[in-house]
Amino acid sequence: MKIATWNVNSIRQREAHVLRWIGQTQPDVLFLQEIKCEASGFPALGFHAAGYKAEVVGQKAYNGVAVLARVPFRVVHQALPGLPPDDAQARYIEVEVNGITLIGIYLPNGNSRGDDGFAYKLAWMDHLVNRAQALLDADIPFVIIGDFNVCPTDDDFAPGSLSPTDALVRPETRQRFRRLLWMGLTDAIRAIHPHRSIYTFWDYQAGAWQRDIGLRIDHALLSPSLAEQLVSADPDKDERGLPQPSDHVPVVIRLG
DNA sequence: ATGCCGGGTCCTACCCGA
Repeated sequence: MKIATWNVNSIRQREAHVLRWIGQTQPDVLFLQEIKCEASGFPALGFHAAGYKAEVVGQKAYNGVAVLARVPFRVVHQALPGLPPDDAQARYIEVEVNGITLIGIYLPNGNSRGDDGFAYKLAWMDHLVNRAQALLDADIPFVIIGDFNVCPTDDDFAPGSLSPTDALVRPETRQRFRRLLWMGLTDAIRAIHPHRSIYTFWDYQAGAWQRDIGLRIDHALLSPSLAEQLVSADPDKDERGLPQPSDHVPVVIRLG
């Protein structure tokens, strides 16, 4: 099974990119983040013609996640369990495929709106930890994949490109990411590439792509039994060099 | 130089991203 994630920074701007990419990469399941539209604005017809069924958790202008799949799936959750019911941010989709739970996330950045914004990020991560623990307790194999907005270690961003107070690297953020690892989840990219510097995002500004000033913030975490089946995990770096790219590239994992 | 580009929207000045 081939599972992918891609923060597309507006699906309406990136529809042709995604169509071409799924044609050449043939993922079984692709999670999208920052689609920046409501479900009614999502270009589902084109993806359907390409053999993919879509499920959309949309929001006007900001956030928004979706899943495209060419294998049958069942939608389990359209919001992160534990968040208040009036939370309007579209950042979570959970589906089940063949007894495996697949969770696509767009984790809050945490740099906006001061202390409140950072507290929201940490609370979101706490609920994600709780969801992972519940699935472990139920012995359900699962993948959490998407834009985590976390650089887990100092190897995961270009030297000097982030201040130590940035919400992507702050100790409280990394502590919660480590909690996911310590409960037994495997960081798929790092399991395959333990030492290389690997990025999944390059800012549009200041020639970040040309100077290779990037971040590794898009991740796939695997529960123990799925980690044993991990074959490959790679960002598709070439996408960043194409015309009108997203600032993130796709990440693809293969389970044997 | 935390807003240099590139999305979005109460349509064009301003909010947001990492």
